Amino acid sequence: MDGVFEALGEPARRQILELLATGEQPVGTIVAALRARAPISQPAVSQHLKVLRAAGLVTVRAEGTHRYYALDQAGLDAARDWLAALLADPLAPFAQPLDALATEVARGRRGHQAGPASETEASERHRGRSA
Amino acid sequence: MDGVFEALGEPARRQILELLATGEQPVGTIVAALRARAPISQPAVSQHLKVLRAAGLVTVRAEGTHRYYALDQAGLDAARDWLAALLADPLAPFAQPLDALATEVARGRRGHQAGPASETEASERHRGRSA
DNA sequence: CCAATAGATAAGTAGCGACTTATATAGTCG
DNA sequence: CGACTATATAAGTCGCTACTTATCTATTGG
Repeated sequence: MDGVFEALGEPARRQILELLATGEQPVGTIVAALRARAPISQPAVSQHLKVLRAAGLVTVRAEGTHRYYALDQAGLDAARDWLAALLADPLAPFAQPLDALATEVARGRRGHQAGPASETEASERHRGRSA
Repeated sequence: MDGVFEALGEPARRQILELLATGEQPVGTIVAALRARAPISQPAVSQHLKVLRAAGLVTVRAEGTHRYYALDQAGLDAARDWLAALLADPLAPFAQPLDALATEVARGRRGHQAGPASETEASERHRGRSA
């Protein structure tokens, strides 16, 4: 269930989710729906569905030669929870290494000028791209 | 306020939002925070902030030579609302041309095999990409 | 069993978007 | 005013990802 927001970042995939919000649909119907907006090939849709599935945003149910896709609460909940955490925020509720810094920084907020922000200065030539 | 989910699709930008959840921060602090995870240049961060601003996810407040970025409810609400609409779904609450089709399709759902999905078949050579 | 339909996978291409360095703008301080 | 800090913009490069066509697999019906 990885890459939820990456999956949501693509308009065509959001449109698929909107369609599935009306109930489960076979691929053919999804393709037809997307074509109402812009020309797209069946394989392209199949690939989008694969991404949505990997993100935990949809589930598949095979029935005969058809495959019915439906919304998956799991991914949607993950997205909703992340957004909720942003607003809730009683102080860095994110389980990230970022937290250490964020928490420290947070001490100096509210009406003050924040800390000196010591700018490690990228004197290193980070030319190497690996991420 | 466009491209909310596109903006959220980028990990670095989500990390920025997570940091801002702890309170408004100047750019320098944001840069430092991102560098705790991976090397990144200041202009790159500036560009991410621009995207977030365009999406209505953050606001800026200038104070002296510093620019304080903070979360913007507008964009976050837009995202939350879209997700909520997906699950609510008492029948296609999306204001999209898709609706016509979706609604029609929805009639045949629930345990039935959906309509014939007449596959307009992309016999046209949609090589031209403009969207 | 064979033809036909539904969908997924393979392989290649193109364009967008996230990065970089270099430079411009703005505000502060001596 | 001129140097310095903080941030934004310009311009160019490169990889990822969304697309394409071609093909494979699976299920059904005759």
